[in-house]
Amino acid sequence: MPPTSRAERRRDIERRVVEVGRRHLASDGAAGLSLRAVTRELGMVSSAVYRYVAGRDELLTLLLVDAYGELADAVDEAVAAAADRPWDERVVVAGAAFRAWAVADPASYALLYGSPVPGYEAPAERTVEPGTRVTLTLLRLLAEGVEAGEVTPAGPAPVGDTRLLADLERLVAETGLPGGADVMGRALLLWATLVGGTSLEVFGQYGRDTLTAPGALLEHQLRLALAVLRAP
Amino acid sequence: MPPTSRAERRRDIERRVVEVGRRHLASDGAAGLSLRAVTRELGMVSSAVYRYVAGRDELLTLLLVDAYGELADAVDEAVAAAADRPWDERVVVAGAAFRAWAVADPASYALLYGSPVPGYEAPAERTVEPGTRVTLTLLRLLAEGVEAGEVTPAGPAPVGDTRLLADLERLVAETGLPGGADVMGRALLLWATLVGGTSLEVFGQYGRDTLTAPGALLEHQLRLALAVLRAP
DNA sequence: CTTTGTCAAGAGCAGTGCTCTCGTTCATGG
DNA sequence: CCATGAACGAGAGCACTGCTCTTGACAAAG
Repeated sequence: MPPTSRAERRRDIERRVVEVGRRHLASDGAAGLSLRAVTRELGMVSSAVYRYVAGRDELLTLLLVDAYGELADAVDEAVAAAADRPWDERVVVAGAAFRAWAVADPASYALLYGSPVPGYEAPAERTVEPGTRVTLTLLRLLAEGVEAGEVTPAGPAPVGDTRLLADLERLVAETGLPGGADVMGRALLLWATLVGGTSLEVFGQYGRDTLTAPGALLEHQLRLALAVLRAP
Repeated sequence: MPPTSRAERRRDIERRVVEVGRRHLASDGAAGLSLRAVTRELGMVSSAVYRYVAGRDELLTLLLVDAYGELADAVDEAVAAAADRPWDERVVVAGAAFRAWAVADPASYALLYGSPVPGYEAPAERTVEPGTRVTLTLLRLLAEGVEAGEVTPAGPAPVGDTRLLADLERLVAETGLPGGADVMGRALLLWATLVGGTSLEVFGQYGRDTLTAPGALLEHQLRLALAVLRAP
């Protein structure tokens, strides 16, 4: 009996493919991720990797799911570590963790919230659930704010469009957010602010040397968006 | 004397390279843009295109500058067409035009505000100026609001971090925005909301069928951000 | 008219994703 | 316990990419 069974070896190699792939993704970006290069580093010939991964797209999907999970873990961990602080400060903590993860691994962040890789469609059944974990965490924090009476039922700008109202009400029903469509509209402001501010920084749109404290800027933007949730 | 001189032919081909490149970019995305495919469509052999374009990166730069210009033109045009409306509604008009351009040409939008193409660094001297046109337009509208006394000097969340305060004050000095660092901080909320909301929609992060009126959502988000600029 | 420089074409290099075949090795069912 | 079938790694090969270099034809300028 060999020390490592066939099934064990297979699992081990599958794990290493993803691990090397993640390192290459971090250094070369999604478009530069080469299946051949990953295979070379594993000491195999180029065709052998197809025994473990259906193709480049599947490796990208694995890395995508991985990244969603890591990001959500980082956010949830930060929120849990601040459990004694009020809901709105925990939203800022969550956003700061979101940004910190993105800054630490820009290529993975780009895979999640940047331009979709052309010709590659993430399979919904494997990516939707891990992709919504962060938003669920944020919504849970907002729910605390609603139940504490600190989130106003109506914000400073009414939801005018009737179709938008229907969209928001459907989202409220789907997510179980306590509070109406107006609260959901302001929650989406928070979400857009978080993703927008992070993307602007990580993708270099603020300019090279214009900001010395980008983290503080994002927190400020989040506090402003939170003020809208507390304002009449 | 031939009907078309050598210089004329050259300019014509240079123009057509960019034109075909833009079409390929729109259909295949930045990563799928193939210089060989463009050259084929022009009826030339693959190596001939290097007489007109230094390489793939330069074609991407040309398309990038082009896209920045088109986007800024679309925004400026929409703002000019609403010259009779108040400054804050013109901000919404500008944002809606921004989004409409992005939805109409997602690949170009991704080139501007999505993940940076790995290994490709946009040459600053050719991209910074066209890239800041949209932000300058928005800042001009905000300046109107400040001078009309409708933008409050201090918003609902103070700028706490001192380094952030210095960053914002430098930006105020560089852009000549009437109003202090606090106004600039809220202006960056607006900018992050616009880019974030547009990216979330264009990059498919809202989910496939969750929104029937995405344009209305972005306008709502912008109105909420504008409320922060008018709020104490 | 001659020289100079531009041009398109072609061959070629190194790299990519992916497919197929071919012996070998392992696991398991008779 | 051993034979059969599945899994495996290696290699060759196809079509594609960006890019370089050389070659011969042509136009523009002296």
